[in-house]
Amino acid sequence: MRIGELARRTGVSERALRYYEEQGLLRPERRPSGYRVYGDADVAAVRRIRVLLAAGLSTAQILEVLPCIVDDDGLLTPACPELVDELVKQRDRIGEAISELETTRANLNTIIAGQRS
Amino acid sequence: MRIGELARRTGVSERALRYYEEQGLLRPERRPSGYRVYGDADVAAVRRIRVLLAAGLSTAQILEVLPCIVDDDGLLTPACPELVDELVKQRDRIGEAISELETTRANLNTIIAGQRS
DNA sequence: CTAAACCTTCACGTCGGCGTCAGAGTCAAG
DNA sequence: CTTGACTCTGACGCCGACGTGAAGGTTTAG
Repeated sequence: MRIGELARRTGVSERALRYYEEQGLLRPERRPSGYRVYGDADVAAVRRIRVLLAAGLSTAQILEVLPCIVDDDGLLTPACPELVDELVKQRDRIGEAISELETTRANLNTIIAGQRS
Repeated sequence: MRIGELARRTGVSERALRYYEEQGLLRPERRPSGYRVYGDADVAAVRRIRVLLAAGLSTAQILEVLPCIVDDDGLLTPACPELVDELVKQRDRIGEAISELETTRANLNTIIAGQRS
């Protein structure tokens, strides 16, 4: 299929699909005209990318971890121990971000309440 | 005092102080030479700005709410009801951001565990 | 054959709170 | 007077995942 159909089937914009290729996350074939040609497997590949992006990974990180991911019927499974380490670090970073936001929210509540400590 | 001293007394960079002025958050006097001259009150003003930035407000939002803030000995208190509304909205936005991050973290945990649903 | 879809490669714009030069003027102390 | 610390105004850089044209080829239905 060409880029338009992949975009429709994944709900991801054509621009994003070209961007993923630019970042090395997708490697579609090319027709003589230059048109990108994707296989059915790329639909799942795009899903994997989106899941990892939604997990807060950058495209560079995804590029590293993609070869270590097993797509077991829609369920992503890590196949390398160092990948697990990376994901754990990422999870911890997210945890820190959550803590910061909770602190921020508490500060806001203090201001809203306008009460003395 | 001039900008260097204010920077030292607040721990905020000179660049940031100039930026705050650019955004209308500070209005220091000027010497004929163009040097900015700040008063003692500006130390507290910068503290207010930092607290609000840390609360996730943009400089544009801070510009709106600053006139409504009473600085009661380091404790910020809202003086206008519409400001309270604004702060509540901001708090809710932060709550949503926290929820999203928690979802993200849960997704990551699912991948890390690599277990079937 | 023609026109509408569809596709291509640039390449700049976005958002925000600054960091970081560059080039030049100001001021206080010795 | 001179030196060196201090300050000024631009103005580009950053981070990241794309959005959004522009200008032009390709494919396909009718």
